[in-house]
Amino acid sequence: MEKKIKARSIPFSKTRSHHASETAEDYVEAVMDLIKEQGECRVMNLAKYFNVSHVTVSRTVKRLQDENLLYSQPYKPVQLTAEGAQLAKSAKERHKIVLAFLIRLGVDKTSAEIDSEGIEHHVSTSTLNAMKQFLKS
Amino acid sequence: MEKKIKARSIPFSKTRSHHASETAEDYVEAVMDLIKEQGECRVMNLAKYFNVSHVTVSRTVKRLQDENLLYSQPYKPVQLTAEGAQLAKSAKERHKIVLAFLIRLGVDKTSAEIDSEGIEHHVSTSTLNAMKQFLKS
DNA sequence: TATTAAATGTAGCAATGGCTACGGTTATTG
DNA sequence: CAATAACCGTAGCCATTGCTACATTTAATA
Repeated sequence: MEKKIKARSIPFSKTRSHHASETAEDYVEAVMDLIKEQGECRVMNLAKYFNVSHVTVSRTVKRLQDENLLYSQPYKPVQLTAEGAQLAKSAKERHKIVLAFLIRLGVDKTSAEIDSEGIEHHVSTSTLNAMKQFLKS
Repeated sequence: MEKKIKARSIPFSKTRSHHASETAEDYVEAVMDLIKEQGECRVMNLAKYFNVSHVTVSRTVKRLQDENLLYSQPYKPVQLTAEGAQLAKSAKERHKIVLAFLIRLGVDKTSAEIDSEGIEHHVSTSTLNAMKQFLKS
């Protein structure tokens, strides 16, 4: 009579570490954007961008520096490492596709911008390809 | 010369609390599923479902009980409150739409199931409506 | 240049979500 | 019914991401 329980290990695998990866992608993407828009990226820029305190940013930047994604010295701008730039590039690419896809689907620009920020971290290659295909049609 | 930084307060608003809400939705949805499939929902069922230890489940159930979404007594099954059942119902509805949408888009079933779990928490009413519209066409 | 303002860092607290280890309850079964 | 297994709770650890308060460094300006 015992029924098996399907483990959702893949979709839910280790929520905490997954969230940390999302943060990493958000940060490198933001750093790339801010450098492009402002010439450099300061801790305060990121704090305003994410609407959090500079303390939160400072600590996260330190973590991402340990992970070889960002580089910074005390009181200096935040920079991308080669690895960070690579991650930012692919995250940005995925983000752009999701955003374009939502708009093409008929979602208003504001909602599309908000939703794409959240959705981009949960889009597999398979789904991304389907979105690309839809955009081509 | 100073350029304004667009605050991404809406998409990124308070990541931590947003994650807590996602967890709440995942849990009530899982409890509803497991009750339907097994007759009752035990802590161990949720642990297997989410692939985490029973300790993590136990603590989260306690939190959601404080938030009036779940109800349970020591060593007893986990139940949904009226509020929890309502949240589960709407989460499940959204989930079903996102899943159907992805499949309709051409995503393989496995990827669609995985991605829909993550995407469902980031879909606004506007995007959900666009998905519904697409499914009707 | 001296003062003030802005930016950044550090200390330390809370909430959330992982874990192991251990102990108590409940159910199963020999 | 006694022993074992399964389930569940508690204690206590860590990591991540929020915060305020305070110290320090850098930049702007009087």
